[in-house]
Amino acid sequence: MSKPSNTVVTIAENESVEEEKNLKLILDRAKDQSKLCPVRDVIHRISDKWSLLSILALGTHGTLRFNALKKEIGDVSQRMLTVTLRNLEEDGFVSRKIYAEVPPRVEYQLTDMGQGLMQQALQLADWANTQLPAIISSRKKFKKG
Amino acid sequence: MSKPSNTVVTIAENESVEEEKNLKLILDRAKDQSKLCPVRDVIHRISDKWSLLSILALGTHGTLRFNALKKEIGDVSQRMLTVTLRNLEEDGFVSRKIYAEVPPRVEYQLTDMGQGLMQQALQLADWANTQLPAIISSRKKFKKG
DNA sequence: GATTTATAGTTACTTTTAGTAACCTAAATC
DNA sequence: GATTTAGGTTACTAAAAGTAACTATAAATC
Repeated sequence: MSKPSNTVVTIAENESVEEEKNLKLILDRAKDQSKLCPVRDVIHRISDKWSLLSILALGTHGTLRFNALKKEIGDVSQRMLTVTLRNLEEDGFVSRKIYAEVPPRVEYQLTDMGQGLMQQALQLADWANTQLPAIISSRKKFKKG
Repeated sequence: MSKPSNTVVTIAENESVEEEKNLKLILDRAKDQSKLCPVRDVIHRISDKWSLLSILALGTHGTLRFNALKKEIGDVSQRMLTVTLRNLEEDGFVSRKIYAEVPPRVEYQLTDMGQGLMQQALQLADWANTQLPAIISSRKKFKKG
């Protein structure tokens, strides 16, 4: 695809720029289509660093205020917890109840759908727990070999 | 850890530097402890953009060569697929079989443990499929309100 | 015999995302 | 009147992901 840089710019070259633009459009469209795949959509949304952990924390503790949740998870930053909770709220997994008090009080809770997601997360977590020894020994082997 | 360069270094300043170091050690230790949590460990490892999708693709197709897997996933870059597969191999979810041929041939397959992970991923995917309409409508509501 | 093709990478670079530190609000307490 | 509190936001830095170009090598093609 790379052109020799010291050639005269011709009409043909301008046309190839047009072609490149068209190709980019087609690729972008293809990308959007693949994004419509439901599995991919949801997996990408909850496959970030904090979503499942937040869901698990809320699920096991019921209602939690922001800082309590933050403390529960431990090493999440304030900003990332805010971002994560907004996303989970947007998707309908978490409900957010604001009390008009000072200092502010905001309570987070799983919705019914959030409870469903937690069931899934719990199964994953259970399975992770049972497999961890095997995973750790596999990691050690990999580093040696 | 940078010191102001144009101040006189006093004993008091050295002490505060020491304190900072100690605090950092404590924080690092706390972080490591939280990282020992098995659920967190495994979830963080597979909660990247391509791990679950790779597992699902390998699970539904059996053995796949690198480019076939890449094509199957669609919009993953070569580099990220390599990185993802190395991680999955390291954790013992995926096996990698190299044939000494030219052009090179490398076959990827789920291990038994990988199949277990796929079961989990499948359940998550199934659930995601059933919930998607509710999720999408929740997103629309969120944008409006 | 030079050129092209194929596959599974790696390397260097750019862009996007996550994480950190400092700040804001406004009533209650010391 | 300075400090504490809870739940943020903003501006900045570090890390992760993505892109483009390159590698190796034998067989097939011109």
